[in-house]
Amino acid sequence: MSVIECKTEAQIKQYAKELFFVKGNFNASTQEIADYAGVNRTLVNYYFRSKTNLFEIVYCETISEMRSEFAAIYIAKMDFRAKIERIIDYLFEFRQTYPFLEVFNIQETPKLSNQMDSILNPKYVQELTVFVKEIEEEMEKGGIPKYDPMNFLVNVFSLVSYPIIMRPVFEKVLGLTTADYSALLEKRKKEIIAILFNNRF
Amino acid sequence: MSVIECKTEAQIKQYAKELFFVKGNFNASTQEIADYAGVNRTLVNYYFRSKTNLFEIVYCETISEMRSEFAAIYIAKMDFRAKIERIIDYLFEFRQTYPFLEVFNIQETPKLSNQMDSILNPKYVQELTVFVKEIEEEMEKGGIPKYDPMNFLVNVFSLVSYPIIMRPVFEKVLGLTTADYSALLEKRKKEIIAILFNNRF
DNA sequence: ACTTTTGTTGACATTTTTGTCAAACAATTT
DNA sequence: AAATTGTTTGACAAAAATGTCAACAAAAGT
Repeated sequence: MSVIECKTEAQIKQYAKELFFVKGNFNASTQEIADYAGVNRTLVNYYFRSKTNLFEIVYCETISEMRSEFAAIYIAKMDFRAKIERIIDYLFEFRQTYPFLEVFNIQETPKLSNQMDSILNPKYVQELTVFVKEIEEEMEKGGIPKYDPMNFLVNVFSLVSYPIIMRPVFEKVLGLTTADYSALLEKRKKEIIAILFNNRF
Repeated sequence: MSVIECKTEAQIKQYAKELFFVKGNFNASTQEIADYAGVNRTLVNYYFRSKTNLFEIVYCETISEMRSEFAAIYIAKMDFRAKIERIIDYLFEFRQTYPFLEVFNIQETPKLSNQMDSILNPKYVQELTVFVKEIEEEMEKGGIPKYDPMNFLVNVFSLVSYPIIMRPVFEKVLGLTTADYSALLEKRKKEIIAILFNNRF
């Protein structure tokens, strides 16, 4: 952060973030946000003008955090398989920290404001392009099965993210306890690797 | 439907469904719903008492539709691989019809009312149990790699659903046109099968 | 010590949304 | 054609949420 923030401002952001992306309460009123953060409601307006604005700021910061981490991994010089493992580990952790961020992504991405839009395709794309090339090379080498490298990427994200964000639904439908489901998720890490690498060890 | 519905009632439900699960406008006001359905706002209250109630009804009906289709597939007597293909086909179609249903699922499943809760675990669970057994048998036979059969199920749903519901995000991040992404999805059907069956043809 | 800036509060006005009601209207039944 | 039933409407009242403002308090600067 280049701009100095007062304690209250950071507090509001932190609790808003939690309310939105951890608890999934997107319809939280200004009052709810303020209560949750333990401050007077007017302060939300004082620091962030409007609720929408607060939302955008918190959203952009959270996304940026993730993006820069991924960008770093994408261009890191390391063994392909280790890289995939690192992506999976980080994604697991990040999704479990903010399970509702995706929900917001889905609903809002199509109607993003210009500023927010830019957060989705910064230079980041460059790092991604580099990584897609790497996937193609790995396919040539025979380390992974040959198919559209974009779809390889989509598979990684799908296999990790979906079971986490859909956790409440899966638990209900499959009739699993929280502990059961945690165990299921834990097992997945290795199983996902196996699937992606065509069960070659 | 056992209860006879008047034209207007059905109309409101249909357009509300579209507004919610196709367009993703969950915060739609009674006025918006009425406008979209082309009826007077008061009629929404007349037929459905409250907005929440309308929501629950539409949600339950949509879920039921999907559930009965899946139940049928689960217990159908057919070749295992053909069954998986049928599941994938139906899921592709259903998710693309109501891409925002999942979003609602995620947000609301934890705080469902009792009536809504029951929709999530009817006898349906029985059919599911049968199918899980079938997955285990197929693993024994060597048709698919051996791992937690629940996770096999989770993989199927993840690989199909996630790329569809996250479409707006993926298009932006990967820099693809609508046409490009449609092509990507189309290719996925076969690639998913290949992945699940360990690339054995 | 005093002035300026920054942070905080309660009260207010506005807007949005919701649900109800009685009256008007249409369709059926008697 | 009178009565009953079901449908539709506009007007109303109540509630919830948002953003602004002037007053007050605290901190920083002179």
